[in-house]
Amino acid sequence: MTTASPGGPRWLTDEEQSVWRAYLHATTLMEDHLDRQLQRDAGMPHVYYGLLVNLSQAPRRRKRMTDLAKDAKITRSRLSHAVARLEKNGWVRREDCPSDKRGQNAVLTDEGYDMLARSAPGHVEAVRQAMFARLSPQQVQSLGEIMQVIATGLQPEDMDADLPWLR
Amino acid sequence: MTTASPGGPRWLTDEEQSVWRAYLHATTLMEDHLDRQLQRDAGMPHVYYGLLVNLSQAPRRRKRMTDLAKDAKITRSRLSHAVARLEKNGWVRREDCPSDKRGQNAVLTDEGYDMLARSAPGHVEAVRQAMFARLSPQQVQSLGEIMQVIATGLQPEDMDADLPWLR
DNA sequence: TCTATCTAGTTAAACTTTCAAGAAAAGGTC
DNA sequence: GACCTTTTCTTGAAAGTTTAACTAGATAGA
Repeated sequence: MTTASPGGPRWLTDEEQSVWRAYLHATTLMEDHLDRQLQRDAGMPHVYYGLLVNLSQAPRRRKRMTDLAKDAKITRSRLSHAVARLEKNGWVRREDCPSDKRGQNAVLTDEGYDMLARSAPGHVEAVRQAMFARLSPQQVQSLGEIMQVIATGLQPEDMDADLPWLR
Repeated sequence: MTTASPGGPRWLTDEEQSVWRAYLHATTLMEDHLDRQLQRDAGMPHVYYGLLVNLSQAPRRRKRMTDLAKDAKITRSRLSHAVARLEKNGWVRREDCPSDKRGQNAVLTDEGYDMLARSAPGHVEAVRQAMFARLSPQQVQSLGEIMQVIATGLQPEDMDADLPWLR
């Protein structure tokens, strides 16, 4: 089943199929693992934690909703719901954007920052044990390059810039 | 910030942080991409599609619920909901297990099989374009090894078998 | 047998995500 | 300015997931 009939659908080689299965397997286990770890230790899913981390690294610990959504690779709708939830927890608050009356800033509160400071070490340790402790330096480097290539290929933004046939 | 103070929390090196960001970025983009592709072309999310594929490869195109859940790495509860939905679509049906009166088999119907046959080429093509078309043979091999290592490390089952210090 | 325990699968409720629709402000064009 | 389009963000409903509780049947031990 490795070679496709000419004109028919092209299937993956046996090696590609095996790599694809390993990829799906590993990524779902990883996401489950981190979701549980953070739900247990920080009371929120991984995506929400990522939002707080993102805010914590932004200037003045705040960011426009649209920018945050873009950086975190989620829809604005999803972000609206997420921020509403995090606001209830007291970890984020909204403030009006001075320059654009449509705009909102999501702001990481002190409580949010403290929570992050408390749970970060455990989360980093979980990531290390699940990934970096098991890979050689060469593998780490290789993984970085591979993920970079895949991400670049899937970037939705500014497709035009790479589509000469549309110019 | 690369080196940690002894006794304090160990952080990731700059390279590890960058690799981790690339990993998160690429895997979320990939999952979003495939979810949309399959929602559009097959009318279901990626996980549900994976269940049908799994059934299609099982002997007699059927599998015990618990086994299917284990193989697909999802909870039994999630599978119950998923099968209920796929049953409504006519792609799967349940049948009582003859040997164990508690048991249920999930069975891929002919309609389900046809649907799979129709949508598989497009899905394979999406996977190829997103991943294999962009990686060198060395990178594909490397990715396979890396994902294998990560998955093995996160395997929940039979941890005892690999824990000499518990013996 | 009788009983306790475990396993298979489902269900209800709470929560998260997606999708489509909509309000409000900004930007451009005449 | 008037008009049209775009951008920003929110909302409500539908779909999917999680957690804990629950039923029914299997299993093992006294």
